[in-house]
Amino acid sequence: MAVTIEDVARRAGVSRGTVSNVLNRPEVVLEATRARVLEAMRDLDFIPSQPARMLGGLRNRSIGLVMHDVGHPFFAEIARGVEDVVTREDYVLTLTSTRDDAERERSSLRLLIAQQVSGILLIPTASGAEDLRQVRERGVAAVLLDHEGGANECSVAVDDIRGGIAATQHLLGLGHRRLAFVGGPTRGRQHSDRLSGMRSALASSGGRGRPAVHVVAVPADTIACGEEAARTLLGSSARRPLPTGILCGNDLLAIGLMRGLSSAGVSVPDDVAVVGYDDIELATLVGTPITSIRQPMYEMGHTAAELLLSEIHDRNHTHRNVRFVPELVVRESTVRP
Amino acid sequence: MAVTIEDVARRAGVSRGTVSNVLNRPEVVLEATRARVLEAMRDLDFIPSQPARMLGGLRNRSIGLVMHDVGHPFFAEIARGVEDVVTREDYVLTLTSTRDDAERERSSLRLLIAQQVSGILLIPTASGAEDLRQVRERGVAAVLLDHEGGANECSVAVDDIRGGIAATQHLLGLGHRRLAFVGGPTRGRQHSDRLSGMRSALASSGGRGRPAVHVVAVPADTIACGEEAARTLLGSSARRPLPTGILCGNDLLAIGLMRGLSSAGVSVPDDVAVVGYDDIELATLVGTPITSIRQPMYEMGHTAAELLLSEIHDRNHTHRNVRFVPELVVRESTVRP
DNA sequence: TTGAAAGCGCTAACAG
DNA sequence: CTGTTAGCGCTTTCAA
Repeated sequence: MAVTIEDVARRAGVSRGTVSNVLNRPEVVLEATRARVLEAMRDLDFIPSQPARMLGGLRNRSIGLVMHDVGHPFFAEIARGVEDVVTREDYVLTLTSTRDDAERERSSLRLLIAQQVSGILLIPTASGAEDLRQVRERGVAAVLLDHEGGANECSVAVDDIRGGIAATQHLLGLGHRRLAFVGGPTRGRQHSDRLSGMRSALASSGGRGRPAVHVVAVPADTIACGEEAARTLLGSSARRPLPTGILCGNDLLAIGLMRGLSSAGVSVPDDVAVVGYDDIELATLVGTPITSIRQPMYEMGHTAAELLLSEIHDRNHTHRNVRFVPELVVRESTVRP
Repeated sequence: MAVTIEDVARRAGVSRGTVSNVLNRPEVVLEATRARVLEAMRDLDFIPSQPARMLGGLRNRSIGLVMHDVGHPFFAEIARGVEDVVTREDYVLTLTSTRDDAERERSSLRLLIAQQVSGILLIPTASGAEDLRQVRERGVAAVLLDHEGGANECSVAVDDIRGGIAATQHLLGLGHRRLAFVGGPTRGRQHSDRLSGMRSALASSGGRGRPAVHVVAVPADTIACGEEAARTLLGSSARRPLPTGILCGNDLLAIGLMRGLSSAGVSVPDDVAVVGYDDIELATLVGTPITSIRQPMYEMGHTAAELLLSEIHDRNHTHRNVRFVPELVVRESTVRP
């Protein structure tokens, strides 16, 4: 069915070995024969089989990306960054979504190993990040994404604590004192870091007896959950006064929250200031553009992919833990223009 | 480095052939030996090499998706639909972006063939859709996505002409008579079909001497281009009165257009009614929610993947050209609530 | 510089 | 039911 190296060899009147040489070490074969072989390849439209090459000892030009969900703009943008460098290097990108399920993460990793990808980029689930050791033991390069790694591995992350601090300082600076955090387990470590940042900023702001951050837990990072959080907040406002400054674990939550608040007649930013997280494009486009903590998603994907390729190719590769610094972007959800 | 079938065989005290059998035809091997082999596999954490299996005659459990850009919500959503069925069937998804470049499309296809994927889902570039024949000649199953196919192939598309008609009838029904279309070459056939639909709805609406649709060409399907289109329209409004009903080739353009118009003091929908296309989530979230033509993106991906898998597995697969009917969703960009 | 041959990890006959 | 064997398409020695 497919045309093989054998066919090319026959047509060019050489041996398989020679054809293989023009593929892999063109410099050792005589100009004239090389030309002949190349022509035969073109005539036959020969595409060498990667799987076969691998068995013959070459590395597969393919890398895997394991993430929560392509449909979420945050991950999609990371994927774009990855894809661009992978494509430039003539690699192919295989991606799998975990839906933040540790089970699926494990099986994704196995599938990728079975495919013999030469490297894996992992955005770990809340529970995950452990499984990578097994991956590495099998000789597959791996870098952690959106999660700080150890000294013996590469990783690309964003400093979520600083993000939480920046958001909080902004809110404090605007005079807000009753603060809340809307977040959930879905991207576990990230959210808890952001909350820690919030608490530490609050603590170091010097106030004594300041009330703790009111935490509204949500089951997922979605707009619907944000709306739900608004209802929760509103519902309990009889017992406890509504917070005036709210940080959300991501922009989608912020959008939902704002929608929920405004449909109950609460004005943003006049009654409540809301800060989102991620700074996806959407944050700039909604009715009241959202103040957010920008994460360099494309760059994260880009950087991680380059680290991975370096780990695959460079003999003297040294591990790096890259930590991007998030950036506060002020918009109308906290400050009236 | 990796543990092979040989290692498993040795540890279980059987031959390679037997191990292979428990992998591929477990029913032929004795319960007891099977248990022993399975145990050995578990002990060694054996993951069979897909590439090696392929050479041995099996199909690769991997399919390729070729699209314009993962970063665009329209494509991301299609990818999700694909991914869900692919994962369910224990396949792996390899994806490549073309950025709507025919060259890149061709090279993507070659890369996927080289990887020996067992099937390809192609969202063709404006120029593309031809190259699939070559793919099929190499024995790789393929289905066209977002593009109507011929009788000898499977395809999943949406009826863009009807979409254009629906949008236009809506605008006409609201009393708009000066109509415009903002669209571009980026997704060539789609946009021109939508425009055709617009013209045909206009023609069959019975009016005589009705002015033609004013077409504003844009170079890409982006928010920025939409804003640019607004400027163009506004700039020429001295010579030619502003249209009162505008259909955009996609939602991103509509968002940009509306932004451009409103920053020039033109009110949507009071002065101009705007209809978008695709109905991405974003369309519902912007300041003035956008009336749009909904395309079932997730379902498209889902359906296409199932057709592809059927083509791969079912001996008596028959080709199908699925054509979804788009649906008008009315929101505030055309009708004040 | 080129050809011949061995082998990569696995599957699929075919004997036994 | 299980072991043996011959490939799958390619790379990589090693001789010639």
